[in-house]
Amino acid sequence: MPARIAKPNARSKLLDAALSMIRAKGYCATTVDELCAAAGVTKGAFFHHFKNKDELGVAAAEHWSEVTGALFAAAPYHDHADPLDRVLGYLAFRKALLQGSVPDFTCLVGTMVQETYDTAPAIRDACDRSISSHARTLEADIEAAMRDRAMSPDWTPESLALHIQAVLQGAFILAKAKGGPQVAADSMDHLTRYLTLLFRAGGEIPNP
Amino acid sequence: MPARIAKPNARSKLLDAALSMIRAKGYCATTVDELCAAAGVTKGAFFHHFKNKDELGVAAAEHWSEVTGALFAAAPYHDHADPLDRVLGYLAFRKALLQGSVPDFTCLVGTMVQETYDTAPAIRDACDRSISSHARTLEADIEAAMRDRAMSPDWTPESLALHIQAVLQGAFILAKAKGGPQVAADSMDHLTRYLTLLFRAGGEIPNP
DNA sequence: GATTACATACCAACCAGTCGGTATTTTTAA
DNA sequence: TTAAAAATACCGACTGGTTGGTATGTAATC
Repeated sequence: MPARIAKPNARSKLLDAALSMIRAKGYCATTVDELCAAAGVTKGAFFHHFKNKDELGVAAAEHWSEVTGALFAAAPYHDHADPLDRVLGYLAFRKALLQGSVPDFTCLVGTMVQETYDTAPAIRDACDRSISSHARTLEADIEAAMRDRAMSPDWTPESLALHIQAVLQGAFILAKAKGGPQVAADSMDHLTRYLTLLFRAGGEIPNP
Repeated sequence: MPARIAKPNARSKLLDAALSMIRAKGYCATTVDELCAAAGVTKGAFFHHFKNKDELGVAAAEHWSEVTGALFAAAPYHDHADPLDRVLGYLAFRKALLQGSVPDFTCLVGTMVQETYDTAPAIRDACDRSISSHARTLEADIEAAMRDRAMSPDWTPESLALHIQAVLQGAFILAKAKGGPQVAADSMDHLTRYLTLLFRAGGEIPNP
């Protein structure tokens, strides 16, 4: 008998449906009825598991953190010996994820926070936690890469990790505007070039 | 008698109200009734000027292009002699615009395209036109800066101009998540650093 | 036997959009 | 020059469908 097949109850079916539906249509345009229909559950089940729609939004952001957290934790870029290669590998991995249609590769919390930061503080906070904790997974490698090169710049590992997230989020917006991933891939290439130049410049010791 | 005082009719009052309300609450959460109340006009006036809500969304994106287009056209960064200084001046200008509360400095079309790219193609196209035409205003200076340094890189002026927009849009998302402009300013600093490194590296001729 | 997990029917508020009507401006024409 | 005519700009009550949310009931599980 398999250890645990994660019986799909109404709650997890709703959360999974929320991830794709909110990414496609946005949080506000996602109605409870439609979400229940997509998840194959009834409205009664929805309001049994979530006090209201906003609580689903918070839970969706947390679910997103878990799903993507597992994805990135298992990704191969962690295997590089050089910490800078791990950061660049992270970006290559993100670029490789640009597959399928636009809602398939864009970010739930980046989409949600735009709509909710002024109207639903609880959702905004959940989105912030998701983005910030993901950015934090890069900080150790950035710091190690700085230490290797004895850099003492006027920016912090945290600010660079957040900048990387900003570029990714912005790349998704452009991809939505243009209807395809190409512009996002190009932007990620520019970001990779920045990191390469930045750490090359910082580590460069002038040869007399 | 003054030449023209631009009598505020219902249409322009609605468009002005739309710019701030949609930036604060998003497109979907902005109701026609609320918008009319904020603009001080009636619902009849709304549907006299706009066939439906989506048509207002398109008109709002175009209005945004006009307002911001005039702002950037009149900005002082165009006065620099060096084209790279003009691009860096543009970024400094964008950073200086990070004043007031978050909805005051974020971008209407970046917000709208997230919600509408799948549900309202007409609005999505209008947002794309707004972003792309704004990016295009940077291309000539980028190209001139490349020419000055005899660069022949594997990226185009268009891709760099779009990357700049991506960083700005992403910076706004992070500002919304964190509730303030600091993280956006930091990201713009990283972008400025990228441009500096990029054009320094490209123009560098090794001294033997 | 009691708490959890769902299902069904229902509701009040709200939503985009309509419609008949009035005020104002512009066009036409005597 | 001006008055009639026509078009535009705006008003506000109304509507029908939708929305988030509730009340009540039942089946499964601990």
